[in-house]
Amino acid sequence: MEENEKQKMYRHSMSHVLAKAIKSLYPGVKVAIGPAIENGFYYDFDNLTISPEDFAKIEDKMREIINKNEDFKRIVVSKQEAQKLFADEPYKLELIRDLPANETITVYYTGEDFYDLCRGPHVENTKFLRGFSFKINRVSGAYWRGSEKNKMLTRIYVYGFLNKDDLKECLRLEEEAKERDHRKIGKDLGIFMMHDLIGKGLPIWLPNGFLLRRALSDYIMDKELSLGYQHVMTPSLGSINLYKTSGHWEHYQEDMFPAMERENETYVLRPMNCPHHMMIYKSFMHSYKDLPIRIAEIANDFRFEGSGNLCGIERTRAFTQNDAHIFCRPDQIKDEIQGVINLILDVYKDFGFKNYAFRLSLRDKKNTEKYFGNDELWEKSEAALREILKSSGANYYEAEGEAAFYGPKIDVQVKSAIGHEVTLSTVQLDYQLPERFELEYVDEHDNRVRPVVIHRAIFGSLDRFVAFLIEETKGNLPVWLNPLQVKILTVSEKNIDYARQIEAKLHLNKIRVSADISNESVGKKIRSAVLEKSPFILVLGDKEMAENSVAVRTRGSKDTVSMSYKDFEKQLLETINKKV
RNA sequence: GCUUAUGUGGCGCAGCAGGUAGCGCACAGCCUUGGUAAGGCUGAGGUCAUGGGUUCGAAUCCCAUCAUAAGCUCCA
Repeated sequence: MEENEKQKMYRHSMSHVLAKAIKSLYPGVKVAIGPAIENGFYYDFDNLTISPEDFAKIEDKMREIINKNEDFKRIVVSKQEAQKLFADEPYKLELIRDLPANETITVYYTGEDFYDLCRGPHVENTKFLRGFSFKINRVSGAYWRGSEKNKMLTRIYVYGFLNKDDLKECLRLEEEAKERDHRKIGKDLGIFMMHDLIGKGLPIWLPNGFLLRRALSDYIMDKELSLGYQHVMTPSLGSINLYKTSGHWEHYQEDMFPAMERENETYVLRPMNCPHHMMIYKSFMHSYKDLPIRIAEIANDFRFEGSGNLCGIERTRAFTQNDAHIFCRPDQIKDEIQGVINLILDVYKDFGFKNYAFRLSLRDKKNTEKYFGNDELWEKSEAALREILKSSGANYYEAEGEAAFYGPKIDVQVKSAIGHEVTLSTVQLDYQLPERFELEYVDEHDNRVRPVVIHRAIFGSLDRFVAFLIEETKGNLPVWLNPLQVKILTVSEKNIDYARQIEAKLHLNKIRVSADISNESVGKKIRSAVLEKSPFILVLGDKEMAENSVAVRTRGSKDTVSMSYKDFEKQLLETINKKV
C-alpha cells in the first residue's frame, strides 16, 4: 500500500479510537462522523462539552485502547440490522436512511463494545497504531453535514502521523505560522491597527502602512496605464436603484450594509464598483473601433462580513479594491482575458509569489436559480475561460459553485499563514450586467449591440494583498516597498550633524529614511533597527565623518561595508529601480 | 452568524483555593560619549474589556454585553 494511503487508513482508524475513548469517558455522547484529513483526523460529537484541559485525559484513554490490542472487525449488515444496531445514534440513523437501497452496509467493531458505521478500510488490530504519533489539536464547533441550518456539533481535531518527525515538523510549522501571521507583523511594524471603538473589521492604516499602500497603488496604476487602462474615481455609495438594476440588491443584500434613507431617497454603501463603472460606460456613445475600453479604479468598498469571518486585513468590512472593468466586443474576449492573466503573472513575478493556483470557478449546476442568464450562455462562457486557461499553460483546477452570479471566473487562490484559502486576483466574464444596464456600442453595420464586460482585480483588495505580502516575506518587504528604506544611527552626539546631512541628501532622493540620534549604545540602536526590518542601516561615527563615508549594514547580513556616500546612494537607487 | 476559548498599564505576559495589582519591553529624566542584536540609575503610567450579581470583601466566582482567536457556515 502506498504510504499516503496507509497514513490515511491509520488516521481513519485512529478516529474510531478517539470516538471510542470519548464514548467511554463521556456517556451520553452521540457520534457523527470522523474522517482522515490533512495532517490528521477529526471526529464530530453531539452532546459533548470539553476544553483543552481535557485533552491529556482523552489522549491517555486513546493510548489505553491502543494498548489493549483490540481487533477492528468488519461485518456486513442489512439496512434493518444497521438501524437496529444504531438505534441510539440519531446521526448514524440519518446516514443509514440516506444510503442507497442496494448499498452494502459495513460496520467496524473496535473491540467488543464500540462499533461504527464505516466503509473502511481499517488496520486489523489497534496494536498497529502503537507507533502512530498523535496530538489533540483543538476543539471547535462544526455544523452537522456542513449546513448552518443543522445543529452545531463538537469537533475534535487531532494531528496524526505515521512518522514521529512528521508530527514534530507539523507542530513546528504551526509555530512558525504564528510568527508569520500578518496580524502580528502588521502590529509590530506599525502597518495597521484596529480599535473596538472604531468598529470591527475596519482597519486603520498607520503611517508605515500607508507608505506601503501608496507604493503598491502607484505600482499597479503605472502598470495599468502602460496597458491602456483609464483610471476613474467614483463615490463609495450609490442609490439603491443602482444596485436593483445590477441585481446586487436582489442577490447580495445580506452581504451589504443596510440601506440609508433620507429625504425619501435610499442609499447603500457599495460592496463593489461594477455598477458605477457600467454607468460611466453607458454615459457615452461607443464605436466598435473604440473597444476595448478599460476602466480602472483604486476603490473603497464595504461588505458586511459575518463577525466570525473577519480576519485582520485579510477579510474586513471596509477595504480597497484594485478593480477594473474591460468593455469589449465578443471577438476581443480571448485577447483581453489573456492580457489580464499575463498581467497577473507579471505582477506575481515582480513580487516573487510562487505559492498560488489558478481556479476556474464555475456555477453550481444543481442550483442554477442563483445565477442570471441562460444555460447556453453559461456553457459558452465557461468553455471560453477553460480554453484560455488551457492555452495559457497555467496550472489550474476547476471548482463548481464558485462562480459570480453574473458569470464564471478565473480566480487566483493563495493560502494564508494560518491556512485560510483566499482569492487574491480574479478575472470574471460577464454577459449579464451589460444586458441589465443595456450597454451598447455601434458595430460596423451601424447596429447597436451589447459589449461584454470583463471584471478583474489584480491585487484583489490592497488590504488582503498586503496581508499575503507580509506573510510571504515575513515582513521583510523588498526595498522599493518597505516603509523604511534606510535607518541612520549615530555613534555619539558628535556625529549628529553629519547624520542630519546624510538624512537630508537621502530625502532629496525621495528615500524613506529615519535617523536614530538617541543617547543609546550602538548595539542597542542596531538591534532596534533590525527589529524594524530596515533594509539598510548606516552607522555614522567619527571615522565616517572624517572620510565622508557611510558604514552600511544590509538586512539579513551581520557584516558592515564601508563606502562613500555617493556610492551608497547610487547602489540604493539602483536597488529600488530594480524592485528587488 | 454558530460553537468553544480568551480579554490585566502602549506592547508581551504573571497574579485567579476571593483580602483592592506585579514583571519585561517601550516611554520620561539623569549618568555614561559609546563602533555593529539589549550600558547603568531613577521615575511616570493600570477604577484588571464594560455592565450587573454573589460576598464583610471580586482582577480572581456567576450572568449579560462588547471585542479578539480557532474552527464551522458564508465570501459578488
